[in-house]
Amino acid sequence: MPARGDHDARRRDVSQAVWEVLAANGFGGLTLRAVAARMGASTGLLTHYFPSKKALVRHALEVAQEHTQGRDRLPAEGEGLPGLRAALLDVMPLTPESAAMNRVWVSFWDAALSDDELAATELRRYERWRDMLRPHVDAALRLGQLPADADPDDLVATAAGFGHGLVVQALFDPARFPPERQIRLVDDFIALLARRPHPTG
Amino acid sequence: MPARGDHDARRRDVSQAVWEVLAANGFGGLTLRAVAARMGASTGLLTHYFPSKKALVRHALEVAQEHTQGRDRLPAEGEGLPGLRAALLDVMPLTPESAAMNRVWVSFWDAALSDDELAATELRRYERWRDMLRPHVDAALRLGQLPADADPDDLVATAAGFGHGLVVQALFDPARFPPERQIRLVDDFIALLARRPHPTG
DNA sequence: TTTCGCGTACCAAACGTTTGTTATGTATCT
DNA sequence: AGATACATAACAAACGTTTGGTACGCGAAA
Repeated sequence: MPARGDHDARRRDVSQAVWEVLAANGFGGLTLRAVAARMGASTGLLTHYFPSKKALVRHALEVAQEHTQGRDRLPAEGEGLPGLRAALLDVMPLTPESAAMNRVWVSFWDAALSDDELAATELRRYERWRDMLRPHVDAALRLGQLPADADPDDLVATAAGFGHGLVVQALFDPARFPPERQIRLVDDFIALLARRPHPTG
Repeated sequence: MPARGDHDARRRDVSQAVWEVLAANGFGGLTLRAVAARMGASTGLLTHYFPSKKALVRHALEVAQEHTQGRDRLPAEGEGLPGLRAALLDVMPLTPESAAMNRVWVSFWDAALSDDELAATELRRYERWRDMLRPHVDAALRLGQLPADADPDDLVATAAGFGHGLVVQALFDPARFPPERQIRLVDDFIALLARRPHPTG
């Protein structure tokens, strides 16, 4: 029984267990008893650190958010489009860990669709992700890697949509979307963006 | 009390109520009592027509599938890319009804992620959607609207991913993704595909 | 024509289980 | 001694499912 007396660390332990249950069972299978069992503890421990399930979930999502942002990222091998490529590959379920993380977020959408507070959280999460793509799009525009008349906001939304859409397909059909193909699809998408506009009619 | 004695019609009524509850509360909020209340009936009615909740959900999804395939579609204003455009716009949440339908399917992902049978259903559903996009991609290739060396399977997967990714963004952020912008984004995406390959380095 | 028997359709209620939450007890630290 | 950190147990509510019963429709028997 580690970290006895370390309040914050214990809360993080609990959040980690919440995350693991979510990855295994989705939001529909997230119960206090399942979390407690995963920790080898009792529900009393959970209520000792969190006043309610909602507070628990809220904190777990915050921790997950930090974890998502803090984890290792593919180094951008260049400015502009190469950076965009790296940012997209960064969210793809290329590893089991990343797949588990994506499963949680996709599962989260169900909960968010019928809970205003969670919906707001999801909205902010999406904004944050687009904000991560945006610098690369801006740089690509500046470097002339994209048509000068393109709308950066629209490009970011398109890239974000493409990425998440690919994530969902890969989650449900890993056989048809192995890592190599995911990478290839991202590369082809980047190449698509890089093409020069159709010269004439 | 209509349709007494009409077994199949009654089952369809039940499925419709299931669908409405799903649209309102998501899979997490789908309970027999909620379905019964929506119908103004008792849970006994539900179990009379379906042996279990799982069977009920299964049938509701089948009905929904037929409904999805049978509804009005935007006419393809041309072969190839215009057809692809129409097919993509067809799934976008441009109307409240379409938004409700998309909410159900996105919500469904959570349930499918932790249930093998539902996961298989979702896999088939995705295949079906890609199959709807494929003829248009093939036609576009045939008509020279796309680079001849492009892989049709990859193009279809890319378009499907883009479409669903856009759906999710629009569902959670309708203010930032009003119908006009959704249409514009689809148009720009089609235009992206239509561009000629970059002539030289 | 009436009446009986029986299957279908459905409601109301209750079943056992699981849920989130709360109360109580008991070590362990300060 | 008193606060902290839990486990244990109980709680009401909600869940899917089961049960007992009522009302109805209809072919066969009287």
